[in-house]
Amino acid sequence: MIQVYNTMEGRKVDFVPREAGKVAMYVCGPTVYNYIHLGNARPIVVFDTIRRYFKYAGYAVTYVQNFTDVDDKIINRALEEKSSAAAVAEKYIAAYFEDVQELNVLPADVHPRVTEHMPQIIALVEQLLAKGAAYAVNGDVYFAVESFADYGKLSGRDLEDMQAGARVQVGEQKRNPMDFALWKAAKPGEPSWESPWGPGRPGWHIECSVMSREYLGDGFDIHGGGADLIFPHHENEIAQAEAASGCCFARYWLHNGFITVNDEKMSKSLGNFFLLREILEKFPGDVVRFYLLNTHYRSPIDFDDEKLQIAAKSLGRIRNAYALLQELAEQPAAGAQAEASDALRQAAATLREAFAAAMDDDFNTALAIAAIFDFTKAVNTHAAQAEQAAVQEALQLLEALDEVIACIKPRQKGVDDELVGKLMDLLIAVRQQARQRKDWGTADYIRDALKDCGIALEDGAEAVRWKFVE
RNA sequence: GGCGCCAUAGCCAAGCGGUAAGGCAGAGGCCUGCAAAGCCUUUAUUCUCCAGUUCGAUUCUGGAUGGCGCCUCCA
Repeated sequence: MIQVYNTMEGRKVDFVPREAGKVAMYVCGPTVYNYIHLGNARPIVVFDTIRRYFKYAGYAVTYVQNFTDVDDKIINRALEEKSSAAAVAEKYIAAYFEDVQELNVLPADVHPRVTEHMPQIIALVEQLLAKGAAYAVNGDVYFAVESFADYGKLSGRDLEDMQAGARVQVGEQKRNPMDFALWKAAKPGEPSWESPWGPGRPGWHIECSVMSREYLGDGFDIHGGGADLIFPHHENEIAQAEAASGCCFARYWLHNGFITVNDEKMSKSLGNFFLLREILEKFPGDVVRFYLLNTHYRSPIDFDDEKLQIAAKSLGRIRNAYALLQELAEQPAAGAQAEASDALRQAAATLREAFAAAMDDDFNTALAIAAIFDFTKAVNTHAAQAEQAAVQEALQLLEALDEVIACIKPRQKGVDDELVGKLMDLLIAVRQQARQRKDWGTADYIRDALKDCGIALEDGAEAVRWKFVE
């Protein structure tokens, strides 16, 4: 039984899908006015991993992630770049996919965009007006929070407390300061769509209510995003959807913790953010992914280069074991021993169980990865003496788990593997001859020079191994 | 002011009622021409502090201290 921490209930609960064997997930995607930063990358990786685990656990998953492609920030960006809002959105959506592919994130089943759902958005606003949950003023339409009795149920606040807050400003046209825009009248020159209230565009929150219900229906299983979306964004999504339908919007609300820099939230307004692409210039995507998954998704993670270096080192340990298995899986075992085979099989069985138990417990990737480390030790000690079949089983397990955490298998280097392999064989043969002559100078020169090329040599007892290093 | 989260070794990080996983770094050893990789041993009588509940608490309750977040766009 998978348990998830449901923000709505404030505790871990059993996950029971709306429909047996199926999971419908919606994750709030980026507003595309800039390249994504590391903080944006966390929910993308976290929910990608959750989605992958549901698949691993046998569920059929429908995964929807939107793009907010019309918004003040995009309009401003278009002015800065002397471009159009649509072109800005297009540019950063393309960049998003480039960046996120490096993290081994699978595309969603649907990537809906706000601009492609105007009729549905307008229809929902009309419905809310008809129900008395909204009101129109001078081309704007606001949601009336007082009309929705459950307002605040996700974030655990009530209207009176919030109104006491010093930072709430009363909008001139709003009946209640907490009311929020469903539709905003267009200012001259802004992109706009025709509506019963005049030309304008949707408020930020309405899109997610509309698009999630459009593709997943009411009462879908999981709604995810960063913890900063709990209020007001997700609270407002609930208000809009449930005021209209009179029903349940999403069943489980999952929120990831923040990336911090010097223990402060990485955010655009603080200016302490690092673009994903900047980080990817220094570290491979799978290292970044591994780093993100090494902490439970609800805990904060502090960012600095050194932590990424440590992640690279740790991941390397798992990869060495993985490479060992690959190598042994292709070679018939020379002196296979029953005990070694049993030990390896036992370790694999332990890993399979421990991994599932960890992930079942609110997607505890840190614990799941620890189980993999335990397994690597067993691989390193027993695999060389194990039967080929046992080795192959171990390899298959690791590959199956990598379908979930998606960072073990090294990515293609974009080089001609066959050619490199032949050249390496040649260099290694030359070096071996030097070693037989005890010409250590030549042998070390070759090893050092290869290191500079990003290739590490390891002189094993039986064979020389080589690998790419980060 | 309201709501909420966190505090575990040099660093990172699980555990959350039964006597402290894992990684990195460090020390010693094995292996090696030297390395690298790997293996073995070792590194928290103790989980911010103070009360309480309990046979027993890092884990539960109350309080204190420190840090962070949301209430405004934010993942």
